[in-house]
Amino acid sequence: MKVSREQAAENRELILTQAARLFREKGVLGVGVDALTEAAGLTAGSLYSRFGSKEKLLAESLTHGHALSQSKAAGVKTLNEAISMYLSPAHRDNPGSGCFMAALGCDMPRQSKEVRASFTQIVRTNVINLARLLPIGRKRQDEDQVLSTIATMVGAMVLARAVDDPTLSNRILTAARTQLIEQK
Amino acid sequence: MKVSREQAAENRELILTQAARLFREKGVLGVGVDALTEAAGLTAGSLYSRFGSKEKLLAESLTHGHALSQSKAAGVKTLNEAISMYLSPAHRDNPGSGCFMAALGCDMPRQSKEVRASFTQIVRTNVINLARLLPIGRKRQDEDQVLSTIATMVGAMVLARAVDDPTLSNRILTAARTQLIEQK
DNA sequence: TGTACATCAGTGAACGCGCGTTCACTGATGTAC
DNA sequence: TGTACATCAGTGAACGCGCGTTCACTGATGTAC
Repeated sequence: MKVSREQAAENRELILTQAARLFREKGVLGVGVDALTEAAGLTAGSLYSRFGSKEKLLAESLTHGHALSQSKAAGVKTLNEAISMYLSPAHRDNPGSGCFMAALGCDMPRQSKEVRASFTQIVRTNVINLARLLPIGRKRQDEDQVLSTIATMVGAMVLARAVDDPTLSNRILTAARTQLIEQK
Repeated sequence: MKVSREQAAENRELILTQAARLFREKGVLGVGVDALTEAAGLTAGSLYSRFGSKEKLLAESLTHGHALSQSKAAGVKTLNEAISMYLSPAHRDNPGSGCFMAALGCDMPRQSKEVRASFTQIVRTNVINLARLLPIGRKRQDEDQVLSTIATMVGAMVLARAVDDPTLSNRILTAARTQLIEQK
């Protein structure tokens, strides 16, 4: 049945938030439309009147989730702080609320144009945000420097989550952190 | 019907090779047992008498595929050569014959004990192989250095494959290559 | 303010499909004599 | 060397299940008068 405008807006917000979490936790193919809508207290059919398809919900949840994390990132004042937060055990152990690049990067080559466009926007925004934390320099070199830094962060997080040995996992995080913080 | 010992060995080899390719191209959930066995000219049922389950085939195909790439890696004589080969457009555009860590890393947190053990072994072997290419130094520091280098390589490959803009994709590869080759 | 009714967010049952897995069976292989 | 037969790699049909999606319908909302 019809719900109030406020309720509809809340429902939309909730399904986008839950979808962003579930996709990061279980992967694009690891979560179905039943689970996605149920997490927001709705039924599967509602996804189609609201978003059109599972794939379009994915694209919107990437954009929405990234917008949310932007406000969180605004409080970070130095590059070292950003690196330390990113390469922490807390981030590794909570993919559902963490980096989209590390959680879903491997799935992107097989996604639709819209989904990949949303993802690419996330990469670009992250580059710009981190480059801002660099001591004033030349934009192009700063961004190339940051691209390499982000690659190290993402790769370290992917591997730290992937291996089954906690000691090796911690060593990966520490090695990348040391490398990135020393290098300046 | 029964086949000769030689034919059976060939079939086993073929299904492991094709599985390693298909898993890297389509992801763990993106390929089904029909596609896996059909690629080797067999029927789905045969997978179960040979390997027990899709998941056990994945574990074995990781180990088998990695063993094959070891012989290829033996010809690489310097770290810079390894880095340049890895961070090439050719590698980016051919995930099916490329690095398991970059292709399947994001899927690993959700895999069984056996699969993650196979994957972890791949990571360890890669670390040891790259550390060998370093000028003789202290083992522990060399390996930590290599862990960070591998993180950069894997992260750059994941992102270069993920973004939908070829210019940005190339820039990611180049930035990581420049960083890793300059740094020594 | 009160009533009639058009709107539309969300429901729920149904769809065809491909998934991973099981199992009774087949028939060429390769061993035993 | 020739024959009888046990072995077993692979077949193919069937299983229940959950997938993504469709659509006729519901009924509270919120507008028009």
